[in-house]
Amino acid sequence: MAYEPTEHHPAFEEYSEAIYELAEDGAPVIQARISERLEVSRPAVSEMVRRMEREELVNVNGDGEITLTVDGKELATTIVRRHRLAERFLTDVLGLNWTDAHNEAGRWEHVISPTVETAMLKALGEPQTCPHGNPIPGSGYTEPEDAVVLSKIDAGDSFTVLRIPEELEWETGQLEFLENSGLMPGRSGVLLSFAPDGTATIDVGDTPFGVGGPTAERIVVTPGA
Amino acid sequence: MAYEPTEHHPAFEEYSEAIYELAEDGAPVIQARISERLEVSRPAVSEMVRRMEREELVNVNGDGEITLTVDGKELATTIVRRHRLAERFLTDVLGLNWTDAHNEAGRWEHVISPTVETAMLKALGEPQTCPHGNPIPGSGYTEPEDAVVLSKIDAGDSFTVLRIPEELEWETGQLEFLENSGLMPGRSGVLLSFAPDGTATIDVGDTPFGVGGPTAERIVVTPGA
DNA sequence: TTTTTATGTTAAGAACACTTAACAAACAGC
DNA sequence: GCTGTTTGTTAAGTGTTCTTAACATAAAAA
Repeated sequence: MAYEPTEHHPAFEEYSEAIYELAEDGAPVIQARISERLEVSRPAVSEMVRRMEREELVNVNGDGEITLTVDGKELATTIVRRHRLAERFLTDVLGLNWTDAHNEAGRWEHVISPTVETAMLKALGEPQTCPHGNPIPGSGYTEPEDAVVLSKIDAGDSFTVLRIPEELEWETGQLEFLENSGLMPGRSGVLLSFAPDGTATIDVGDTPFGVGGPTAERIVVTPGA
Repeated sequence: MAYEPTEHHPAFEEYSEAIYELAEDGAPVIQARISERLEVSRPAVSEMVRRMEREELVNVNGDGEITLTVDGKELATTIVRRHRLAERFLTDVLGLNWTDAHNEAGRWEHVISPTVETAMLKALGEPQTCPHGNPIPGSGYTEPEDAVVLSKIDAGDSFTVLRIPEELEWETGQLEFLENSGLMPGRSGVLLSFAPDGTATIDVGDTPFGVGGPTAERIVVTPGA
């Protein structure tokens, strides 16, 4: 008992992680985005950002853009690493589905100790990504040079799924849909067609299905089978 | 993110667990004991007990003795079950030592979901006790009828370790000492002698060593090898 | 019997993380 | 140029859990 996830307050971990992942997804890192991602009010974010600035975890530039300091990045990568490692563990060792693993990891990331982290890494054989393909910080993973988003593939061309960015994991039902559809890292498929509204129809083995434009613009793949 | 370990406040889980384990150890369940176990001030306990009474998780009788209600017991057994299951998992699957597993489980117990609980139980083959021999609530474990505390064994007689009660797990260094000494559930040994102050000298395989009177009065064993 | 110890309570206050309401400034669309 | 949206902030307040200080009472020890 007696919590001590790290030396930091739990909320700092959550905010650092959100900031890290927004940047990773290429989204502008401003308070409004954090507010949406964490589902807290804008004033709450405003206050937390001020406190994190005071604790030298973040910097805010003139345009309101938030960046992690060295300390902030260290905290963030620790939490993201534990989150993705936990997801890997929960799916590979305990057999959870993507959705359950994602939710569980969202809590586990705050309670995993360095000892357990090491033990999990070893038990899993030093994985480099989470089940959705996102890199585990510190694992040495490097994205293939030809990585592109699904929407950049030409109709008729084949592709191999690389990763489902964190951003999509937050949309309710999204992970469940993608997992059940078989759209998972490593799987190859063919982009059958594009609708005028950007919806892509793809075939990754079973029945072809459509993914909306915004989703297709985020899923990262490599061209070819 | 967004914590929701159960539907209860985290502190209620901690207090319920402490109350359950104090009763399990045969200690009087009063505020002062909870205060020591959780290392919080007496006023804090006073207030929490009042709140838990209002929420119908506990009852307090005229002598100040605290008992769990049906709801309180359900919450407590859930947390204790998750704690002991986590300990089992951390030692058996991830190879942690007793001390690390105990500390880690103290945090894990608040974040494990029913799904993970089920998966862990299955992965471990429905264990009935934690690594220290304490029963996992709901596992159907029943203590052998001839179970006695170590101090009740006669000098010269052999015994088999059954369990190290939760109370001892809280004394700093105790778990590490017992594990390193080889005094663990299932191990047989011989009680070599008693010192006037109650210290018992025992042999469980390696070098004989002494355990203090209060400790010997708590470790549960069965007579015979 | 007096004194000490153990126990519980009241009171006041603090840290943390959140809320809603109200407002100001910047920006985009028309 | 006005309008509506997006964004950030201030202000006031809430719930949770903790703290110390001070006090009352009951039980144990002297």
